[in-house]
Amino acid sequence: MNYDDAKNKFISTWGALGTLWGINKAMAQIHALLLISPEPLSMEDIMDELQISRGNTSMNLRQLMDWGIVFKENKMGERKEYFTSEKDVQELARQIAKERSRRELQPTIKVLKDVSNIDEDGSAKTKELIKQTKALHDMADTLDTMMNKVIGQDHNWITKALVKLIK
Amino acid sequence: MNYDDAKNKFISTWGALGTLWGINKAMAQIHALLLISPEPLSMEDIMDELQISRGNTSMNLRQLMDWGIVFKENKMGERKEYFTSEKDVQELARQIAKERSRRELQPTIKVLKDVSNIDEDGSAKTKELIKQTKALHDMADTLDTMMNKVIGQDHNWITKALVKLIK
DNA sequence: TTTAATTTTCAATATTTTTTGAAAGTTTAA
DNA sequence: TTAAACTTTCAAAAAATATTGAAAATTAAA
Repeated sequence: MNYDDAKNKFISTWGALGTLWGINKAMAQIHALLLISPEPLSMEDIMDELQISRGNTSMNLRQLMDWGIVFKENKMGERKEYFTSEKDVQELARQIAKERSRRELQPTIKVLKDVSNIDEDGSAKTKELIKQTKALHDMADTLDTMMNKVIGQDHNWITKALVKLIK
Repeated sequence: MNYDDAKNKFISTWGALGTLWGINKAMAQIHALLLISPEPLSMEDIMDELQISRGNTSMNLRQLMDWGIVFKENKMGERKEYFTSEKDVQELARQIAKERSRRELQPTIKVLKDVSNIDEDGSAKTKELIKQTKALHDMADTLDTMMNKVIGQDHNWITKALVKLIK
């Protein structure tokens, strides 16, 4: 496989995968492109490479910056803005874990807590609702604690966590 | 909050969350409904409760069965089919982890491996592509190993893993 | 200032995904 | 067998989501 094929394969795989964790194709592809680009890229560069419109590029770059995994950079003497991705994949994973906890897990935990706290009325359906949402709440809470623990760890946390798990 | 409000809140929250991990709203809602139902439900029951069509219900029930988290059940003397969800939330999490590894993580790992194995030609862009896809490959591989480890554990793995991580 | 370069916004459009519902298929009982 | 009960399939419609592109806004140099 040559460079261009490999690059395209990586970008489209990353794009397809993105939709599976809640970010859209263009956003994931822009991220993939920046991740493997040795130099910061301008909006024009990104539009050309991925064949997407200016508006699309602008909006998705903003979202990537909101996620904290893409940054603006300025080249001296140039007006144009350039963009780079977080290049350290472990830092990337930590940032994504952090954002997903904040955006999805924590709001869900809140709903589970509210729902599991309704009044017990003795009926089988109420019992079951309370029991199951309590169980989900406990699990989600444990997961969130684990994720936050992991976010605060040093860079080799994945490897270390693995070692602990399998020993 | 009364039972009906709590139930609806849970079902719609679960439905919204579903889209974030790659299953559609109806599928997630059917699952939520079955999870809190003390009795198995028929297709009619589900259609009525969620106000969705017969075709939709049929297709999504099939997918839930493919995921291994919903099962068909037969009541003696009745022709109609009834459905239940896996009720043990830890078993549910394990089943989902297993399927996600199989459907998403493993195919991605294969692509990353192929892409990171292209010939080094000395150029900066090729170097960067190889370096980054290798790093992603290593991380994805570690995650997959962790997930598979976890799948093979006993029912309290989440708690135990947490204890190990924070000690 | 004014102007030119660049980015952002957003209504309109295109695309993708989900849902419907009726016809076709299947299963079981009579 | 036939018929009734029930489920599945799938083309068409609806809904949701993503994308475009040009006008408006912003920025910085002249």
